[in-house]
Order: sequence, then structure tokens, then C-alpha cells
Amino acid sequence: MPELAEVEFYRKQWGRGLQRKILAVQLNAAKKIFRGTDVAALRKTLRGSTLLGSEAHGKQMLFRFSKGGWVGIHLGMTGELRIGPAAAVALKHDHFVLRQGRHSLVFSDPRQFGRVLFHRGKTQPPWWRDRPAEILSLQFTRTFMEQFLSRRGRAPIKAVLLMQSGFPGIGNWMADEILWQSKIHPSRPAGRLRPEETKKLHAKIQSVSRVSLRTVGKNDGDLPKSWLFHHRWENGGHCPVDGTALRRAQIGGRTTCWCPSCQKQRTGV
DNA sequence: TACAATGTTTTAAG
DNA sequence: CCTTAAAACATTGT
Repeated sequence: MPELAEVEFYRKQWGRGLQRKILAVQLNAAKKIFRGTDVAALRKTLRGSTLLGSEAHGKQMLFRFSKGGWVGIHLGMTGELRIGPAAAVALKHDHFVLRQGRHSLVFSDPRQFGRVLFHRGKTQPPWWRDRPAEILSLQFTRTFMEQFLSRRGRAPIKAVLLMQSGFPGIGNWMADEILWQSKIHPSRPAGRLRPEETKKLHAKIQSVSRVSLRTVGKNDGDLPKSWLFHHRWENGGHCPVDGTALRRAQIGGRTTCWCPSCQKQRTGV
């Protein structure tokens, strides 16, 4: 489920475990979420360490522990973080559980497209450096965005919005929402947008991110009623702006929803 | 049954 | 080396 705001929501779930010691590490090293990770080092370092802090960047999360332990978590398509009672029994897809005196910190992921990374050291892990500008940072300028679009000028704008190296945190529903609010057809080549369109796109990327970070809770029910979000999976759904029947198709490898009336295939005429 | 699911990564081709 | 498109990954639900 997790895009920008959901990732932030899940990161906070482990907040009650801050400043508390990890008494035991429970994991199944054979699971795909640990691919390429030194599980033995993770176990050794985290046991007896204290959870000191966390941050999110796009869809990535980083948890910092005492004793120089750093754990990176990506939730993939179906991952989630939970906190439960200390003695909570691990469920079928709870592949990574940190036991504390009062709580259990759980990473659950049925589909296992998610990932757990580990690093030991004084400073941040190498895989946490050189990250793209966050969407709500000052570095995420329109100029930067336009350069990113023109370098992938022949790919559909929908596919480009999903690239984490340019738009960290944006996923399938956010991309559809942003394009719909910007009145840009998802198939339009990224390098062919007019200046007023890229200006609007940049503004909507930021506003959709800001509003969802402010409102997303356990479910997504409190996103603005006016958004496409509430209609994009309805069969026979209609555009909340003009009532046109919404369309769905595979664009950029993902199911994409748009309003054929608000979002025109070609500009001009 | 077959297909699709709020995501990357790999592979191949241009 | 860069961009683009498609398949692969593992599991569940419709």
C-alpha cells in the first residue's frame, strides 16, 4: 500500500519503541526481504541495542540503533510496520520482529517485494547517501523537474512520475491523482509538455504530497472528497469534476486511471 | 482459472 | 553510458 504518506505513517508506528532496548531479534533469514543482507551482523548488533531514531525519504526508511546499527526498510507493495504487545505471536507474514520489554516492532510483508538492509558504523549507511531531492524540499525546483522530464522526453509522463530518482515517494495512485489534477493525459511524452503544464504539474506534485502527508492515517479515508483517489478503482467510476466515465489502461507498466475529458491526449488544435 | 494488486530490479534492445 | 519496455519476483483476493 505504501507511497509517500503511508510510508511516513508506518515509520511512526515504531515511534513508541524509541529509546527502548531490543531484547531479541526474531527473523527468518531465508525470506526474500533479507536478500543481500548480512543477517548475522544485524542480529548481533541489534540484540541489546537501543532504537534511537528514524527518518523517511520517499518510500525508504532508516532506523538508527545504538552500537552503530542502521536498518533500512522498504515496504514494497504489501509491507507494513506495526507495534504490538511484547509477547505478540508472529503471524504468517511477520518476517522481522524486534522484541522490547513493552512492545514488539513488526515488519510484515506477504508479497515480500519489500526489503530490509543493514549497516554497521558510526555514520549513515552508503546506501542512504546521494538521495534525490525530496519533493517538499527547496531543492525540488521546477527547473530540476523539467530537466528530469526532458531527459526522459519520449517516455509517457505517467511512467516518469513513478521514477524514484526524480520523484521520491510518488507511486501509482499519487501519479494518477497528480496528472488528473494537472489535467495532463498520462500517455503524453514527458518532454512535450508546455511550460504552463509543467508549472501546474510541479505545483500539483507538491500539493498532493503535502495534503496526503497531512491527512493519511490508518486508511486513506480522509483524503479530500474531491480527489480522483476515491473513484479510480470503482468499476464504472466517473470523474468527480465533470461526470465523464473514467478510463483505465496499462501505461508505464501500471494500471492507470484518467478522465478522457479533463485530460486530453493531444494539446493544441 | 486467470488476472491483477498503492513496487523495484533485471534484462534486453534501441 | 543512457533511455525505454517488458518480464520477473511471491502471495492473496476477486
